[in-house]
Amino acid sequence: MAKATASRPYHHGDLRQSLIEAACDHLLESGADTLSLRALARKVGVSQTAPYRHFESKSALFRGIALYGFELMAAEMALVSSQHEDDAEQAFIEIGVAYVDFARRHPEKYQLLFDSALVDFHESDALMQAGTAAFQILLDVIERGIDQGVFVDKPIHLVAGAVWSSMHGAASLLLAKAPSEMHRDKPVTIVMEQLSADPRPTIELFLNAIRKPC
Amino acid sequence: MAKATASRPYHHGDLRQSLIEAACDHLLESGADTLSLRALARKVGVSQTAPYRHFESKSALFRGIALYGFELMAAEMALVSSQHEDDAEQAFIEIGVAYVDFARRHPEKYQLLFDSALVDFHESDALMQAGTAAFQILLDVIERGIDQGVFVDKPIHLVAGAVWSSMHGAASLLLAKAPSEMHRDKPVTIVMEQLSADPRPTIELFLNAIRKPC
DNA sequence: GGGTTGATGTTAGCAATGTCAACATCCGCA
DNA sequence: TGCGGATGTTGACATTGCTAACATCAACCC
Repeated sequence: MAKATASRPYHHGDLRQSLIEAACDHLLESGADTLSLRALARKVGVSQTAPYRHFESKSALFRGIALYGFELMAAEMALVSSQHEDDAEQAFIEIGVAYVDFARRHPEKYQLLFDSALVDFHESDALMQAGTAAFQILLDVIERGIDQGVFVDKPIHLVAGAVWSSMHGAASLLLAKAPSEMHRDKPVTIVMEQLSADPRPTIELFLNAIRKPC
Repeated sequence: MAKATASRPYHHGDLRQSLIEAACDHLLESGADTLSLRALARKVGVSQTAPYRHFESKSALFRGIALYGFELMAAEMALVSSQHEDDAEQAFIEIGVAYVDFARRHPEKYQLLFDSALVDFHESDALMQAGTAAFQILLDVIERGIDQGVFVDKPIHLVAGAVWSSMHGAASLLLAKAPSEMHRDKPVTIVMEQLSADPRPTIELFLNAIRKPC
């Protein structure tokens, strides 16, 4: 009584990545609270406990997705940063746009990155390192701007913290689901829609915060 | 075979609020993923299904806590706002401090407020309204500042969105658990510690973003 | 080749959970 | 007094996370 179907081989071949992708699909469509390892396994076509060969627990799967997400995001940020090496202000704006854009294109991954209810960073050094690497890109741009004399001359960690806060806040606001008809003209809705339609003006305001006073 | 102990009455008397408080305790100590209605019921001393007389589901309990949190937060913001009616800049800073402070003193509630994985706003109009009310306090201060000529003369929703983003980002950064020893001198850690030690400089930077240029 | 070993996958099963249905108790009000 | 609705209880079911024991397969050594 070996294989259920003659076609499916005993080994899946790429279970780990398949699980990550199936999980992302589910997060996108239904949310984290309804995600179950067993259902994932069924969808991918393996037994209920096969996932445990790749993720020691459900939260380990979440950490795996978060790590994947961080790598994607850092790569995109690094790319745009390198395209504006000589202009810190422009680099700042483009990184902001890339950041917010990543959140919009991969909401389920972004959410995992900063939703401490789902992922505990400090349980995975790899995750912590990936996060640090992404943050470093922002730090570098700010340092460049201070060196070039276009950003305020305050402690870099203070400036970077404020900037990071702002961008994270913008991205996370953006991810709040679209309000219902009932709230179409409420301020919250308007703010979110403006941000969603074009994040640039908002990011330019952030830039104001750190621009050297005239 | 009625009561388990002679002392405990059949009716609890204040189950709803007790559940909310027990849930907050648990969230604070252990996190959302390990919270179970049954365990909560045990801790409070009622049967496993008694909570369903007050919350139709687990997520309804989360929404209940979020609502409670919003009301607390809005009250605190409104208080400090009213204490600086004639000085929009100062009011802005104090609201920011109050906001971040609330997040620090009630991390488990704050997390629920903005963690869309746990709470879906649009399932509860009361929740949506409470959120709108809190946001309105911020809007009012910004409007006051624009009227007084101390804030940039840009669309209020743009400014408010940027400000809200920033504060939310700062608060949510603050809530990330303290990094382990291993990362003590990493930039992420430094930023978080500065923010935690004194959020004022960061909030003043946010103020820069919206202050009318000289 | 034949055999061993480790990675991967499977089946069986346990304790715990969310939630429903049916029943019990009690408070307030007609 | 008695009755209805609010609150609490017991019992049950399907589902879940996870463990233990076992099966399959690929890669490597002799």
